[in-house]
Amino acid sequence: MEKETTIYDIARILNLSPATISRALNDHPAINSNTKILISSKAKEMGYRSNMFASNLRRQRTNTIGVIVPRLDSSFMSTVLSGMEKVANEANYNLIISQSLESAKKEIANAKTMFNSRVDGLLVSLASDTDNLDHFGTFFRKGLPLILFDRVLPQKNCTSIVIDNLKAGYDATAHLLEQGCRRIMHITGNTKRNVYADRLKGYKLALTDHCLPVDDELVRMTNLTRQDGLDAAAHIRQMAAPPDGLFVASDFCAVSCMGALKQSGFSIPNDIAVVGFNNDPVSQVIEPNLTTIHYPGQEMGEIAAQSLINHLNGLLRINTTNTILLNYELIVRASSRKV
Amino acid sequence: MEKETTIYDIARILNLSPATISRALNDHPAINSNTKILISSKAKEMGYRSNMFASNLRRQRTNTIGVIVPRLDSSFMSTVLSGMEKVANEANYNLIISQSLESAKKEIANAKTMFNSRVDGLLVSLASDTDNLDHFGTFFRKGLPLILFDRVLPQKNCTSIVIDNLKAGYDATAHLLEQGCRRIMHITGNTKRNVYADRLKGYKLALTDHCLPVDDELVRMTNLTRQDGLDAAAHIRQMAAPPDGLFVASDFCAVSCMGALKQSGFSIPNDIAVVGFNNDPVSQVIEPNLTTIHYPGQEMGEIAAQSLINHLNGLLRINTTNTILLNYELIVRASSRKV
DNA sequence: CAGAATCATTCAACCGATTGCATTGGATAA
DNA sequence: TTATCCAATGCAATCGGTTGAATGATTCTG
Repeated sequence: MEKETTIYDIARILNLSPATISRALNDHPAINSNTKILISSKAKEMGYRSNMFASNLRRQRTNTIGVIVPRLDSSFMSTVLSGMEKVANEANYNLIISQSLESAKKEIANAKTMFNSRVDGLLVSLASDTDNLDHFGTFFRKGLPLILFDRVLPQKNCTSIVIDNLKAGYDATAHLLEQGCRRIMHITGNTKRNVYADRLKGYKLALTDHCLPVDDELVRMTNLTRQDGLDAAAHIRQMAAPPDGLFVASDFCAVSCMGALKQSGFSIPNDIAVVGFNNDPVSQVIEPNLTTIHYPGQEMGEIAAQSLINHLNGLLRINTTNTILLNYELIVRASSRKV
Repeated sequence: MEKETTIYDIARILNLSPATISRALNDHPAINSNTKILISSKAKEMGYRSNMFASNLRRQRTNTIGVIVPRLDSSFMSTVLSGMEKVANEANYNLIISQSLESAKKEIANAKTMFNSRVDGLLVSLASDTDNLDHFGTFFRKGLPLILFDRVLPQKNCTSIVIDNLKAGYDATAHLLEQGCRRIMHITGNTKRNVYADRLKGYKLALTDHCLPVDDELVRMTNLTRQDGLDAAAHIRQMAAPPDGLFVASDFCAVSCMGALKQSGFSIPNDIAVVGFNNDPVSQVIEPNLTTIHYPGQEMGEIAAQSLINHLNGLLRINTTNTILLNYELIVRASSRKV
């Protein structure tokens, strides 16, 4: 166990005061630039590393950002996290990541843990059954910034980063209509969540715009799991008039549904054309490849982290910016392309 | 911005000294149990939360564990992390997670960041092209514990947590042989990594044990990406004598290969029986469902974290334990079951 | 050349919890 | 009654970096 070098060691050797060392290493304007060079080279030579704890204790901030996501094991979320990590890293922030596993209860516990870890701010994508933001009340009261991304809830003084899910849902549905579909089923998630509620609205709007009726029997609320996909397929099989188009709010669920449909003898896209959402890698594994909506996870993560950090550094007040909209893209593949 | 309650505030109100408050909250034996009850209830009432930074500064430890993994976006890794998070949480440790993206270079940078964040210990699964553990030298020199899991490299005074990949590779291959396969191809990853090298050894051993030759033309080293799966399928299509069995060291790659094979007219499992590895969710999406090796990610994460924490608490010296072997399971599904 | 302004550096008080050692007061032993 | 002991608590230094105010040195201004 070697001993750590402190600013006191450097001060002693250079015959300067610890205050000067500290200021020099933080590039404080009051320090002569030659002194700075001298100090920083000596620091490097001695293998000095700043003690975050002393620093955090004094400055009353942690340089740590908390992240709460529904789950880690989706390719979308991991690209988001990757973007956050990149930005945080460059800005010298740490990330503490936890997952709510789609449970509001666990999300509440996570929020509490984050609070006790004294994160400087929070980046959150909500669990599917979260109704309100009361569990973040401690953060609001202490003036700690909170940014919501992807799965958001309207909240004063709180930035949201999302795509236009309504428009994306509209585009997906309109695409199916253009392929000639006239009876389009929509499988979605918990409509407490904006992402699902808005996609559903878009779906309905597209139908209405094309002078088609909205049939509630064709809208299924599920948890978008593998099993939900199988159940949906089972249901379709026994329908008197099965749909000729299917818009599913998640690729993973779409894919399991497609598998079961194929097995029941449906031809895709000819009998049923399918569109998913999220551009999950499985969409390129399934045969036929799945048409889907792609949106930039990496970028969403980067922007979320950067906004929070800018706010923390006083460069941007997030309560003025309220919603940041990112672009998305409809990727047409074989599952919906009728020849 | 409310002010934080400190032990001084509690001390003042209860007319006790901060030292007593500190000891009581840490359940120190010298404090009267009634006093403890009094103090802890007052602390709760006042919304006290311990300042980790003051505590860490004084105790010279961070209660933080660093985790470096190749990538976050695999279902296996996220179950591992989930296990780690659970254990760490219960033991009052924080986790800092970073990904090497399979690059030794980024792994080196991550190790440095972890070191500067003063983690108390490190849990690592190696990038595919890491040759040595030199970048963890700073940790060894400072006596900071390091535990390797899943993708490991032999190292003195360093615990590894793995499954018996050789035996698993053997079992997968033997299963294909039992189904009647006689010409089994193996698609694997970078054999710098124990996981792939051992599975390959197991594959070869199974062939030898069944009096079959090991044909190097039937072993493909790849990066196990989607594209590698497609390439493998393209290669198989043009082989004079295509294999009748396929053992792929990763489900994701196996699945993309299967898709392409099916498209080329191969029937699975009749023409080619396929076995994957890892029990990724996609293995149950693909048709036919993929036979695979399942191993307990959650448990691996829990054991890794628990071992490290025990070591940090002086309950277990990890340099004495050297390798922990976990069980795995062959899950037989339709992709390899010949009728 | 006095006085002001500017620059570079130091002083010393923090931040909040921990901990070795000292102290207190009451019970027990001699 | 006094010495001894023990349980319970307090004192004060410490961890290492930050920062407002003070100091000293140098240059500028009229």
